[in-house]
Amino acid sequence: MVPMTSTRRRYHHGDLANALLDAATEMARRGGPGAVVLRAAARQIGVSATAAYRHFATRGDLMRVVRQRSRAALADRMRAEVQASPAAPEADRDALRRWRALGFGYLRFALEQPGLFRCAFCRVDLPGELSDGAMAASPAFLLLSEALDELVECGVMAPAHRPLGEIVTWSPAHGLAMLRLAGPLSSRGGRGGVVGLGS
Amino acid sequence: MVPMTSTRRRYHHGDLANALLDAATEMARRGGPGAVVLRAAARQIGVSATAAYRHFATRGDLMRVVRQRSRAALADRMRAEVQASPAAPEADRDALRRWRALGFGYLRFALEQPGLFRCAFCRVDLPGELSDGAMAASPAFLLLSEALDELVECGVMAPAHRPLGEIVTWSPAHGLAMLRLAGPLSSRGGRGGVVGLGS
DNA sequence: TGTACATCAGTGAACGCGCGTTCACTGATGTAC
DNA sequence: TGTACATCAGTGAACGCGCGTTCACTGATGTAC
Repeated sequence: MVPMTSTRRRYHHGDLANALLDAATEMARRGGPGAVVLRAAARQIGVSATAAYRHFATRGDLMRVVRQRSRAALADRMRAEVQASPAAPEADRDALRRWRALGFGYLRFALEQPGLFRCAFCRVDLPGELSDGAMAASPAFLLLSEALDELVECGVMAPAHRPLGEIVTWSPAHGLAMLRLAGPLSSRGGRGGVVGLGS
Repeated sequence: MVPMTSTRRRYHHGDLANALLDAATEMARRGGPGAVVLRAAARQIGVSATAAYRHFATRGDLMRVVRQRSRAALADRMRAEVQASPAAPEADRDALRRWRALGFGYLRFALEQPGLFRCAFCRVDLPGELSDGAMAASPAFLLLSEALDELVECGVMAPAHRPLGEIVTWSPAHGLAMLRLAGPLSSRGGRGGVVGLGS
């Protein structure tokens, strides 16, 4: 690691990979997956575009890490919402509360960080839009799965309903997020609030 | 209108605007909004790219019509699903049936025509992804609204629930479509079927 | 029925853009002796 | 502690690509007289 003693530009950056990721993530935050431009990221850091290729074999590799970061940020937001909501004394009500909080966190992230939200679900290979599967490994998915398991354990959810739990609960949240975010219904109701869900 | 008597290329195409739209729609069908390329459409028809500008001031104008067509196709699919499902004798059950059929049609369209589905909700100005509002004017939205009104009239839905009806019913359908279509859960279950919803 | 001419719908060449990526290279770093 | 040298992490110029769009133009059409 190079000491940060001088403000003069050094030949070696020291942590270019992370600097590129930060720049790329910022672009993603502002404009979604399509806004992530390798050359622009390098330019912004003050480094030649070629230098990026020391750290990422291709733009796709860069995007993949941005997507991973977006997914992590989404999961963080969901966890934060759970932390922020007051615990209930009864186990079953508390499991329900955590499950609900995850949903709110999901929606809030979609509204607060639309660019990253879209990145979290973008596909990186085809220049298209929405992602290839394999999201089951996403932290958000795991959080949801755990919450659903707890609902079953506490007797709130019938075990027979468990198998489709992720789909049944994720779909409305995702749909609402998309529609509110940038979709058909985005002109209805005010900005920022999660319409029709209280809170 | 020019008669189509000769197979030789004529200087005037006769219906270039529609030919361009057909080509653009086919591109959209295969690759979503990003796959619509004005030059390629002209090339495919065998006409100079410049000729397109006689009919569309800009690529955005072309895209807007493609989006409109996509939305119309979506609404057609929903209507077809209603037509295809057997009517119920009781008015209330029949209203419910029509409402459900609209949802199935929506999902089926998303699975059968993912490219057009994405176009139906794409934004055309920013080269981004999801659409600007104003979808309330979309035929699909009107179909849904009517179906909900009927549910209220038949006493199936409480009038108090009506105001959020579109959001509450559209969200899960849209979310499920997105997740199944190209999203997090697309690897679960088989292709083509609408998982967990019978039929 | 013929003809002049405005208008419409094409043409081909070119521009400028920004991208991802490759090339041959050079400056800085750190390790073996 | 000094030095040789392999390796790492940068450089700048360039390539090829395909796009949307504009320019000055020309061929075809249809209408007024």
